[in-house]
Amino acid sequence: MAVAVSISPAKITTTKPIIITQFPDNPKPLILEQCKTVRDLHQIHAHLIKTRFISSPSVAENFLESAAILLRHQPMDYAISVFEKLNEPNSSAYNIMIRGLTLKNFSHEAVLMFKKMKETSVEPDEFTFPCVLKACSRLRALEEGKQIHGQLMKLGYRSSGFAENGLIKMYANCGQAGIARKVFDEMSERDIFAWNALFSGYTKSGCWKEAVDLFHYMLETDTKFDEVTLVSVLTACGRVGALKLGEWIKDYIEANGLKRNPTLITSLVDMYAKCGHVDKARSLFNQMSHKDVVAWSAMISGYNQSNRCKEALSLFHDMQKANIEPNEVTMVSVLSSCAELGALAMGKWVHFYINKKKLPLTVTLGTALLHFYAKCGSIDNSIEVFKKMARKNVLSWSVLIQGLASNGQGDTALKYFDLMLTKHIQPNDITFIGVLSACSHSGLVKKGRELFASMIKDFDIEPKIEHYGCMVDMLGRAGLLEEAYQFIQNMPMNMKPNALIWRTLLASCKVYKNVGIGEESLKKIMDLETVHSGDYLLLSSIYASVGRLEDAFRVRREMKEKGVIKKTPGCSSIEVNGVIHEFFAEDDANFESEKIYAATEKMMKGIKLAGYVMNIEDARLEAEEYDKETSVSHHSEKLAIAFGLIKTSIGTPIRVSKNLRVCNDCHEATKMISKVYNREIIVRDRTRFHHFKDGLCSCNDYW
DNA sequence: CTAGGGTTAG
Repeated sequence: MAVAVSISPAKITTTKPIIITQFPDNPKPLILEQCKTVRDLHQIHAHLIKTRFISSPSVAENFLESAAILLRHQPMDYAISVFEKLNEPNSSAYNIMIRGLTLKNFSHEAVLMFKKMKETSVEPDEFTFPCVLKACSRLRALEEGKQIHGQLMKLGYRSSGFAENGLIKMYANCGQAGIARKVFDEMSERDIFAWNALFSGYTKSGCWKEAVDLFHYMLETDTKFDEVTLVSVLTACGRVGALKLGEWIKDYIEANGLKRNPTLITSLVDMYAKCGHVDKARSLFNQMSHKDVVAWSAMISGYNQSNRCKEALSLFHDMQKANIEPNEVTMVSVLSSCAELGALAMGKWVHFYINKKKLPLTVTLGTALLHFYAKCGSIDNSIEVFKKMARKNVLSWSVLIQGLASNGQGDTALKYFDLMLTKHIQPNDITFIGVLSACSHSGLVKKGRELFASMIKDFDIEPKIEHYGCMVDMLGRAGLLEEAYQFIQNMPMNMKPNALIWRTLLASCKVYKNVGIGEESLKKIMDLETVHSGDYLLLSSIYASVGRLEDAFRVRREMKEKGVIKKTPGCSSIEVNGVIHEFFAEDDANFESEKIYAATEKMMKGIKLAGYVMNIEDARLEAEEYDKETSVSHHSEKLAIAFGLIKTSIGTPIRVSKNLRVCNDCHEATKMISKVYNREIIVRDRTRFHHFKDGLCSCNDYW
């Protein structure tokens, strides 16, 4: 059929008039070529109506396809109106609509279209299923997906494999890796897409080990894989620490010339970083010629997860110099590093940037932000962020509760816990770490015991070793050492107390000068693992505090003779003008060390004049030993505070973060410094915050 | 006429 067509140029406002001289049987290529706008489509439509070609099903269908799919960036309104005018649309027409709706992200409407198809008794064909399954996959509509699976089985379109691949993807996206695997296993032939769909399911459901195993199986059976497979497998390798397989893949990539695929190299960077080889990751990252936001984010996250937070922030600065815009994922790692370092100014800038760039405040980003504020002692800002978050999950609540607990607001923490329950958010084991430490830091022993019991009884949460640790900490801090000891003895058979539990008790013994339980705790630590120098030092201080200096020295001698592992060196950091400065006890690596020691001496003299007396026991031990490690006046937080005093203007609060628990002497000294120098001093130690002001501390000397 | 990938909080 050939028809001459001419369209009056007067009606056309687009730059190029459409001249159709011959109307072909299949107008699709023509429409594809000429139709750039809805307006063009209108003209064709008018023509088809005028010539009554629209009544031919094949022409109508082709036209519908043009409206639904070819004009990719137009909304579906027009296609819908065309579709609705069809009398008795067949499955192909429905397929076009479902495909178009899915393509343009109207997944919900696509599923509704499929339902309508069923209601009007139009039988779906083999082309229907992949499209509607894709829509279900996007929506994570597991129920609908299962129904479609049922129909598919009944109709038996199983030959092509397209539908099964769709099913695997759908189940994968709905977090049902197990069902996805079943579909996969039942397929008679599996192409690379089926394999990759299953891998992606494992990735989305966090089934890392399964992914690694599946890839081993692929290798054993000599099954072909591609670069997409390798990306998934490398991600899994990182999560389970499968370095050997990861390196095998790296060699494969090099041997097969795949190094130019940036996504693949990014996965490699991620794999090395997560397996603890950050420097290897960095050298691969450096070799990448095109680094996108994901590559940068992966590397920053690598530093962050390896506890190399200063390098994470420094790389973030490089990223900005390279003019790569960070996204919300980048910011999660950056905030996490800021939190770890106590980099308040830097994190505040990130918060500002998030607002300015209108980055979506996802649950993850919101939680990272409130965690950051809580870790910097700005708990009011945490609460503010929490309230602004449109969506929160159990972790957001738990982080807030933990934050309130460590900032000494145990009562508020428990209030949020109650609020959480009224909102029917199911608490988990992490929530209870927060709740129990709230009780611990605020001395709410009775409440803590109740909650621990309730955790098992009412919430059916199996306490982990960490929860037992919280209880020991709580009882120990409250001076109930005997009860804490009994509590450990009565731990269930399958929950053997670890060294950390006994260290917690040992630390409490130092506070309450309990020699007997202290000695017992050290023995238990020795039975379990290599003793750290810190353990010996604690027992030595306990002896000294009750006047048993001979024993105190004996323990120290033993420590030296045995050549024990050194404890984690004390490290304190302070942010001045956006730069993080780190101090170690007796640190002379710092380029300004002389000035800092002078400032520290001056500061210590200043508080001595005001009546501060150095902790006698510790000072005596020190005087007789000249033990550098324990030199009380050069504890890292004193150096950091002295640095803060000389580097910031009068009246500015000083914020210091340290990696260990603050010692008695530093605590007393800092109280005095806050009074004498009229400064607010906020010290974050390993477990909580101390807000010092006017000679007092927010922890009420209870920590 | 149908189908595929990476980075994320305690």
